[in-house]
Amino acid sequence: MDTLQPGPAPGPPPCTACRLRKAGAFTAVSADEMAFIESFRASTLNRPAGSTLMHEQKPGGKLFTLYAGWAFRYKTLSDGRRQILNFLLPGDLIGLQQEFSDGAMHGIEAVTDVSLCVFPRDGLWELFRRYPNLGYDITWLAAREEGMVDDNLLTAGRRNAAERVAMLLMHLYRRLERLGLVQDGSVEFPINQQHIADILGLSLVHTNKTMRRLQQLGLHEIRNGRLWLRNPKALQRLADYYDAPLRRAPLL
Amino acid sequence: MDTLQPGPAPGPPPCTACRLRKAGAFTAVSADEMAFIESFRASTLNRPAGSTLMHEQKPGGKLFTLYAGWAFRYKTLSDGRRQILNFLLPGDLIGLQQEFSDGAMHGIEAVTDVSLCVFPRDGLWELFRRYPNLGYDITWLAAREEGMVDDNLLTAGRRNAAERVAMLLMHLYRRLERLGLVQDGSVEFPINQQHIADILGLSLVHTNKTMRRLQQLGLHEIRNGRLWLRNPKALQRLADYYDAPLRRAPLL
DNA sequence: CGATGTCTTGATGAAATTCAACTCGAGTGG
DNA sequence: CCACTCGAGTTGAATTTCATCAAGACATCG
Repeated sequence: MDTLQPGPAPGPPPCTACRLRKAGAFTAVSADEMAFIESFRASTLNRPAGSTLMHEQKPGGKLFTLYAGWAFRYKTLSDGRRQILNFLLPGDLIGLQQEFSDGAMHGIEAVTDVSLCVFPRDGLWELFRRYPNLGYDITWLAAREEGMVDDNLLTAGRRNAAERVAMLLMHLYRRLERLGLVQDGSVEFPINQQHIADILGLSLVHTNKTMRRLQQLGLHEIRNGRLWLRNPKALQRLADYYDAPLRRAPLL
Repeated sequence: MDTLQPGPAPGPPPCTACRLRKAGAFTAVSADEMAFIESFRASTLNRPAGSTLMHEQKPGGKLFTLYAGWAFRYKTLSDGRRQILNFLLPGDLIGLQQEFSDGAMHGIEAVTDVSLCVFPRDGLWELFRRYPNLGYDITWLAAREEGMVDDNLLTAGRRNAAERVAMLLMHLYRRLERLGLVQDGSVEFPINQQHIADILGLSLVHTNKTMRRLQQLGLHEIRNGRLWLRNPKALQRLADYYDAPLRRAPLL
């Protein structure tokens, strides 16, 4: 039902005016490459919060760059149990694996209203051929995303509930910080406790109790859709989180 | 201590005589590309079971293709809890993420004696430039590995102990089958219960009890380092595993 | 104002961890 | 050749963590 109608907000501007590139979180590209990316971009698109950007079963689908908003990749078991694999933030490339991977697919859903840059999947090969740098960049992005899933697997497999929550808060805060999205010591935080339970591999109730406890201990605060890290040191210690400074990422 | 001495067994042969390519599990390459891969390959290497192929902390490291044997990628928390991220089987490319990903690294350890084809990491860029197909292939491999980690995250996050074991057995059996390594209805199975606990996110004791139960129910049998799936249907149902036929993978 | 979504809390039970032994075979050194 | 150790697998019991069930609070929204 939410598959066709255009979204409400204004879409991304031309690449040369890209808000993301100006923010300094991404690597520079040559004028040549920039022109190619602009021409490679088939269209732009806005989709409302909650819509499915990519279906878990159907292959194909487009290739996107998330320009604004939050989304997540997920998998579900046939009885409905859902695991979120990772969150997608502005600048992330979406839908690359659908092209390649064996086995079952994953779905992608928008958390907030999102705007997207759309690329034709069958142009990917031409991109590799004509602009090897960009091909290299795409591999970079794929490897980085795998690194994030690696971290989430360590979290789900080996950390207890409090450690998991602490890890997630640190991780998201740092990523948003890298994107320049910290304002007045807090970041926008549009996900609810069900999302958090689903990425951490916990039940909703247990997630709630754990977060309540951490908040009451003064480690963090979530209010009005924003997140404050009230005691980042303690969160970091609890999560056993190590702050490798995030590098600039490529941006398609 | 196990960093320098050469291993015992004979290493991989020239690429033109590669045992893996002949097995039919991998995509064909042109004579041109084959020659490049051969020249790109800096050396071959054998390492004994249990040795560390890549350190969890140190960056750098080489790029390998696993030619024979089993290995695994892992991460550990500072108090020693270990999570295996995925198992590496012949044909898998090793060490790609070290080049790219932010954040903490992962380690790689050999389960059995292994033999490896070694590629210089700084030649990767030239590969992308001169042979875009191969660059594309590398992205393919990265995306496929991410898909495997995705599956493992779903397993660790949402399946119970019995389902996790069933999933792992199906998954590994199918991969080995794809490589043509099934003999007399069984496959070599060199990992121990600690490895299994470490990839499934379970304790050793609980893993043992769960596997014992499944074995006694006649679902599988592990004996003398080999694995039989005695009731694949039941395992598949238990794991909620869907058998997307594995495609041919690229091979570097 | 009723309906809905999200957050919250307590009670109960199931699942998994931890602790502690014990078995069995494969070395290994006296 | 025989203790002895060591790694891997096995098992029972006690304990902890987490899931499930049930219900209520609160805000938003048509």
